[in-house]
Amino acid sequence: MQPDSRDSYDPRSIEAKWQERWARQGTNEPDLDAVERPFFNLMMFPYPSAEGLHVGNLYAFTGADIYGRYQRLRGLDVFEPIGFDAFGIHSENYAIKVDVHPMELIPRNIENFTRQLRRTGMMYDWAHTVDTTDPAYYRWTQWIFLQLYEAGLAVRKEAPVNWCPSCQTVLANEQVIAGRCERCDTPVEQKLLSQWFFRITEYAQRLLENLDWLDWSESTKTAQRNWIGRSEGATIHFPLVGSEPAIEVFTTRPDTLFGATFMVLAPEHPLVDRLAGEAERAEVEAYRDATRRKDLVERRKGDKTKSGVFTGGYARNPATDEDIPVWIADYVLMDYGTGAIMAVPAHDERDFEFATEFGLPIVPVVLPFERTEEFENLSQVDGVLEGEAYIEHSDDEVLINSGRFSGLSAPAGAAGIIEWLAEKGLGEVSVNYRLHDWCISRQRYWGPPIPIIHCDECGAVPVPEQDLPVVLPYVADFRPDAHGVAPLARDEEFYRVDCPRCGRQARRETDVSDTFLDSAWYFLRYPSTDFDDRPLDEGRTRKWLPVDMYIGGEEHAVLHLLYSRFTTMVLNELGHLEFEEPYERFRKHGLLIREGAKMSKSKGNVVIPDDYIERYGADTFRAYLMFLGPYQEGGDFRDRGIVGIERFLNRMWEAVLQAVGESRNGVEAGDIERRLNATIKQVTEDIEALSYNTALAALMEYLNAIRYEGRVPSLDEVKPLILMLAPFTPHLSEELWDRLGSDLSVFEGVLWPEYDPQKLRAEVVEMPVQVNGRLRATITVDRGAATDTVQAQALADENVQRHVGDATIRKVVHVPDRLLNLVVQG
RNA sequence: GCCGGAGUGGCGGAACGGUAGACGCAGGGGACUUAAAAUCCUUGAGCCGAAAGGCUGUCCGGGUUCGAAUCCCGGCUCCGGCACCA
Repeated sequence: MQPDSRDSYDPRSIEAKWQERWARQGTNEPDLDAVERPFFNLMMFPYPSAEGLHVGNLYAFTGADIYGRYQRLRGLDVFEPIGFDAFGIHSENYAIKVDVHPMELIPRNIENFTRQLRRTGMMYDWAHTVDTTDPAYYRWTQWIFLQLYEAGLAVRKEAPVNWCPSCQTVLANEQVIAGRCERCDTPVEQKLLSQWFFRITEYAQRLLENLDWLDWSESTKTAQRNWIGRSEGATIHFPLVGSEPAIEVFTTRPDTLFGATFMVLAPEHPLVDRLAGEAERAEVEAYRDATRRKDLVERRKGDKTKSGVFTGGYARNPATDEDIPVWIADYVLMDYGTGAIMAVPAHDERDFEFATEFGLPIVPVVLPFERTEEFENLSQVDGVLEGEAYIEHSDDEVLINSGRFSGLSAPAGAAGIIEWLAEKGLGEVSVNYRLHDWCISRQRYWGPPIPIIHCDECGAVPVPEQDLPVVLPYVADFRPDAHGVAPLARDEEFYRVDCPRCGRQARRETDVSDTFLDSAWYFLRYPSTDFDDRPLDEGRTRKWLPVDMYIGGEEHAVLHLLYSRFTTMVLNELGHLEFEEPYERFRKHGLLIREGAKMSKSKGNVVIPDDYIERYGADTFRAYLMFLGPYQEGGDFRDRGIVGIERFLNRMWEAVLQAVGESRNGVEAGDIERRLNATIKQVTEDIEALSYNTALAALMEYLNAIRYEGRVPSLDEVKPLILMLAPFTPHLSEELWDRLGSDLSVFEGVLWPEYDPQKLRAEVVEMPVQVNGRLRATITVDRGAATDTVQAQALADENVQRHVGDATIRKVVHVPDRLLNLVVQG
């Protein structure tokens, strides 16, 4: 039967029809209080750029939406919200570029994004959205700041911070990529400034430990572990010669203490002033100036030739009791460890280069065990090194030239040295983290004002909770200032305020907070958006959180995902949440590339989804995006491939209409029934594993099978296909389900098909027969046939016989129903 | 340099240690059509062969195994992240 030409698959009309119906009937808006099997399906909310929805956004969302729809078909009450991460430097820079005020620009972008998103067929609950620039939202962002402030976790301190001279603001460490600004690629400078910090380092150990039990993509966990960067070692005090404080250093190699022949401080180190001798002062100052002028790219590229100057001061090596010179050099960074090192040139590459450059002594103190025999005694120094630092570090090393510790293994030596230092009060075991406190101040306009008032009498005073939100005023000139003064500092009406504590005239904080604070808690807000008077409704929060499944890009592995874990931990500790980890499961998705290259605006190869959706329909485009590669690894977008999905869906349409026309029930026993069960099994397992490409392949195979040689499938043969396709092509499935005569939406009711394990396998199986591991024949045997039977049948095969010949069969490998391998002598 | 991940047809990609190349795209051949598009059938790693069949083949070199794309050792290349981290 030819389908009526007027009734061919027309995605445009079908999609419009179902989108309208879903919206009207509230299909995707679960009753957040009443439902019984809550499942919070989260995806990373987008930054609403002026360019509109990017195909990368759509790729991310579609993969997450499929998972949510699948859980819904399995009978869970899925809550799938979306929102807009609309504050931040990114938006602001764009506003500056096009010279439109962000307060005009951003609402327009959000409107545009909303329109685009509604067209993509996501299962969004539009009744619970979040917009970070809405005072009704950022009121609570400010509230969170105050919670941290009261808990002593938000502190103002002077610290070396990353300064972007182009964006004219400080950046968090995580926003500095290879020494450059994440946003504008300008080399970042370091400045010592007073800023607001969240003390995330206090939580470093817990953030690290919890990773052990979180069900997250392994690569994301690894990225976080590396970022937190825990190192175990010791803190050692080197007393200054002729001066009071000691220089503290952190080292992971306390076993090499006897080899520390000089020390190096970061040029910014506070002790430098005290140390610098009269003769050296001018040179030291010149070097510090030069360092200050270097940007991070220059400073961090790791030159082989080291620079530095001698301060004129000496410190005492507590192990050797020798006075060793103290230098400053820019290869020592103020923002790691204590900003000072003990230099062990024999066992550290950088120290070796430095010592070589400036003719400082190099004393080896560890040696691989097997080399000890080459040397006369354990005080040996000459000939141990071979022109470079010996930096191996294993348990098979012994200490040499280390006084009473000589002869001990490296681990025993390290332990002994630390114990000995501890007795003298000169050192202790310690742990150091690479993670820094989170700098949240931004000297910019487009963010939530930090809710603090500075009073000459009372100091920093938090804005009383009932005065929140501190509304971001409309400031016509919102551009940043060349001296790092925030735009709000130019708005007197904004900053002039009375101190809430003493009533005297005071001044508001004029910095705004980092965008990452906005996104550190947005998911917590979703279920509670209908409450104005509290950030998190207790009942809603208990019911819906923590998030059941979070799917997003790996680019946020260390930024957003770490900050939101930290925020959740703090809110848990303060009694606002009952859990300390926000996302029980996290899965990263891969990167979508374009014909082998990364998509980027500068390359001009960015795919705008609108045209494709217009031409092929959202369902086809969604399915294509999921078909082009393994979701967790990403894929290559090529226009050509879309037609494969288009044809498949057309065949699907035709098959269902034919089935409706013939109206036959039942599933044909035998091959078709077996394939149906196998398909259900595979598609179910594939979706669970986010292997969407193979799930679609399995569905295609099944459709091909039930339409073999023009066969018209039965209703019961196409029903499971419609259902299993529904997560990928929700509109099409709704339409076809409707045409089968159902009154309900595909997504209402528990409809995901089950398979019968009994029906997975056929009565006879095709079995490959190998001779000496090489395929020689394929025979048909009864399922579960015994080795003897199979072997006899195999030997009856002419080709097998030819290869076996007269040789003796030495071994028979029989994997029932899978394979037979005859090992013959020959 | 360090930490991840990956190298399979013309292309995107499939393969619990068990028939390598599922599914799809592009290509060849054919049907339908006045024609084209669409659709349908068919073919499809390379080499030899009329065929049956044989040989080679999953980045390279070794190894384990009855059997390796898959596991182990060594190397190369590409992608992503981090990087003077003491």
